Amino acid sequence: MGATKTDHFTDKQNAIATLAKALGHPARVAIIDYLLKVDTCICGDIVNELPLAQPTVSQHLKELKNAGLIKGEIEGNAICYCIDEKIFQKLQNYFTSVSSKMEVKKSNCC
Amino acid sequence: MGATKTDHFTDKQNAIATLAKALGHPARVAIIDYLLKVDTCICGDIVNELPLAQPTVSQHLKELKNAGLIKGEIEGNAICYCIDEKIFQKLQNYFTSVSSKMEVKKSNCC
DNA sequence: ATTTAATATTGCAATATTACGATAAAGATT
DNA sequence: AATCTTTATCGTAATATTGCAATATTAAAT
Repeated sequence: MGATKTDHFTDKQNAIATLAKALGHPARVAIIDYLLKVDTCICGDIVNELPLAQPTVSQHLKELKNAGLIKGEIEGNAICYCIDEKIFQKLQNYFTSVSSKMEVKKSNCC
Repeated sequence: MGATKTDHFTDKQNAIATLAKALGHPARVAIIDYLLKVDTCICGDIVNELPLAQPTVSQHLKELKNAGLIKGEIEGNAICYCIDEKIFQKLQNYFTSVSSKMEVKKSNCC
């Protein structure tokens, strides 16, 4: 098939998977890195920062935006892309939760 | 094309992307959920917990293992799968780092 | 030694992703 | 208005992922 069976999983599982999937490409991780590095979020030069053609970068930005990891607003001729803090906190919470659950069950595990 | 251009990104970016990608499917998130829930890590019944056929589950387990998110050991007739705490901590650190960097640059952003 | 039980592998079809050239769209500049 | 600059979209080729039936593997149980 090739289509993910999202129906059979919980909303939470699907939500985490969607966010993780969006970060599942080095170019998209690199975009986040860059957005964290630059002072402002006017980011007209992301294309120059990546070893990919402009349409490819645009596509990756779109995916990050669809997943909610970044926000984008048209600013005259350029576009202002910024990280959406809240969504990253969601992921942080998830991994913190996993780690603390691991801490609890440490003794039972191999 | 279709092949990710890993060569042009940093090791760290590729590492995060690989881990995120491994969690980029609800079935694999569900597997992690289940491993966290059960007391021991003898997990011969993962297949019954998921709405997917046995070969599909096996494949997802393999991917989680390849990414390093879980460890698997043959235990007689069954297999003992467990979460690899260290790797999850790596992800936790990443997201904590992103969040704290966001905290710093809050004022400059849109 | 057979059978049973649990997991892995193979092979394949359906679909998704990645990448980019060509082109479009839209505001800025001249 | 014509041009430039920046970003998005379309179309398409190459590759990857998802899912499962069929089969293999391996060890325990009979």
